[in-house]
Amino acid sequence: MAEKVTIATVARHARVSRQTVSNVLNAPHIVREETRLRVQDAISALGYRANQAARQMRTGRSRLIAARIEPTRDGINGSVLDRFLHGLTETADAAGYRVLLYTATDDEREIATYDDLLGTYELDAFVLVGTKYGDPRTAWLAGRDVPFVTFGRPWDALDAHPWVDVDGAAGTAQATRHLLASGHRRIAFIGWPLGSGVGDDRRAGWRDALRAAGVDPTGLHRETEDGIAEGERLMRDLLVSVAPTAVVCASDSLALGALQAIRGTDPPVSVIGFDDTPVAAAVGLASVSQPLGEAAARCVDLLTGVLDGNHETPTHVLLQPALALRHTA
Amino acid sequence: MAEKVTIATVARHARVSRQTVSNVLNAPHIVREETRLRVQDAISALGYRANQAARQMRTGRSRLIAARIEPTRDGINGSVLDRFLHGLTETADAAGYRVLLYTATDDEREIATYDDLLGTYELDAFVLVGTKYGDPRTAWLAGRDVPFVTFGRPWDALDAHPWVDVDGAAGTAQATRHLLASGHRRIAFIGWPLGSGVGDDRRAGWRDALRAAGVDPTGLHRETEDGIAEGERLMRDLLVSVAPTAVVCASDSLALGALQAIRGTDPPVSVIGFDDTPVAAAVGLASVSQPLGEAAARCVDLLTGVLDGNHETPTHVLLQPALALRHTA
DNA sequence: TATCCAGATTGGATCGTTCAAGATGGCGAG
DNA sequence: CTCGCCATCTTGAACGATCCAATCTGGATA
Repeated sequence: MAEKVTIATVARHARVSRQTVSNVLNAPHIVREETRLRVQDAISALGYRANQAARQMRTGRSRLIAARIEPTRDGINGSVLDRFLHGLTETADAAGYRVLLYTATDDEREIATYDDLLGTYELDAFVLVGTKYGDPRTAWLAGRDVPFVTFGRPWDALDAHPWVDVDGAAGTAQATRHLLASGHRRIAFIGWPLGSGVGDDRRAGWRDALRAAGVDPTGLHRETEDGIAEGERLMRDLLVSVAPTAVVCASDSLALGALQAIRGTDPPVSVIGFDDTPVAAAVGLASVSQPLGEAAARCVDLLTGVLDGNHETPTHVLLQPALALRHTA
Repeated sequence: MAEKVTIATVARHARVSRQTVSNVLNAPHIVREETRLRVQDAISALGYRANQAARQMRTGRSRLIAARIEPTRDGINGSVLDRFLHGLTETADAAGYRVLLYTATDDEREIATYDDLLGTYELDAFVLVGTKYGDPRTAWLAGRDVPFVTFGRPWDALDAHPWVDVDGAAGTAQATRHLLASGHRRIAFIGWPLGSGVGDDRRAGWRDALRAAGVDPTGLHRETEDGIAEGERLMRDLLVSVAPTAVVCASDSLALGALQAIRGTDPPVSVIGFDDTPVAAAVGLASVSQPLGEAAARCVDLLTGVLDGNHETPTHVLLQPALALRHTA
């Protein structure tokens, strides 16, 4: 059985002191080149790896980032989180951090989990996906000076904390302009009830694009909770009342419902969804695609900026989505 | 600024020694009732939480479990992993463990990651999703006596290590029997190339169910790599050559392809997929559903059994899937 | 040759917990 | 009365890293 390799083993092997080995790892510039190489050789020869627990005990930093994994609500948009988490894990790894998962069923429990994670694991930072108006979680974290980033803007106070987001309005605007360029004029919108930041933003993109083209959006939009059945219902309503030739939706779920409602229309009504989920790709639904890997990477950038004390980095990042065209548009 | 609450703070507050506090936490039975309650009170009054890094340094255990998050390959079956991970996080949490994510692009790098995670974070265990014949990862882990569980049987040696799996053959058999009961006789199967444990198992379920009903399965099956386009191609081939009235598929991707191929057939060819992904639910595809939350829970059970030294627990768990009937079958 | 200085290296203390061994006190048996 | 035992609690050391302050080294300068 191999002995456990500690910093002392490396020191003996390289005939230097523990502190010199530590310096090679944490402040290489203050060690003479020759010595540094000798230590490096010893490290790789012995397969030494710094023990994180010991390091953490002294420095108070765990190099751990927490992210929440949600219980796949409707399953369709769940894959967005999945892709984001993968990107997060990959980028965090490159920056020397690891991602720890947690779950929580409500805000209160989630905050209790923060407390626990901070107390027992001394987490360095949190990544929250999605926030709402007056979110108690961000308030709690900010109140304790815990570093965190949200994927999704804090709609009530843009400067409240660092965030990364995708420009939803730009996405729906791009979708709308594509439809306008294809000759459509009566372009409807199916979205979420007023008052959700994300939903209002996506609707605004559609509305502004129509107005910019001289089309009056009045009466062309409908609102509902997210879901396939809801999308289908509203689309049928739209077909009867305003007979649109195309529709932009706030989510792929709504768009899938819309697709079912327009089956058999001639000429076919064009449909564009939002999120470019695997379902959209599978059924050929055109959709606005969010750069999730990029978003995750920028979240890590912001966090490492804060954690490594570099306060010069920007704290807000707004990314542009892309339109994934398929046969429904 | 509040002082950091350590075990010494609690000890002073309860007028006992550090060790007694430690005993209250780790071996309550050796502490006198009265003392124990006094310590408990101090703990909750001060909001004390044991520092994991310090504990780990002494005990060598991190209470951390690693799981791999994959780069959503075709996106459709990716959600299976997603649901599994959520279940894992939830159950691990209840057992006092946390889930750490990692990624890797190939086996060699994955093993390097194991080495790193074990060396720097002293991970307690790994959960691997899916294994293949002669998997170098499981061999590496087993060779080092690292506790791990796989979700998916090791097809070449069932006793090699603890595993949890879903009985794929039972799932396809159930699907096939449902179709037989609906009056179908020429029930085809679209699966993966021979030699993959999972694929062969799912095909066997279909074949045996047909034979049990006195139907000769010869010529009724096709094999291909996973994918929508592949499923469509093979279904067209089947329609031309053997004109099946129903088809069971080894995955939802293949089934979606099959759905496209049969569009317009009359009477409609029945299709049943596998995995019950969100896509299947969205398009109304009947599918075999795996109990992923349950599978994750049993993985945690097996691990804690090994980690807490209870070698009496069974090391293999085979769960039964359920058939999610929708309008395609 | 003595002095100084900057840079490299060293030993000791420390983080918060658990382990191993020792101290205390009460009680019953010899 | 003394001894030993058990239950309970306390003390010192250790885990493996980093921080801090002190010491060493070699070359330049007086």
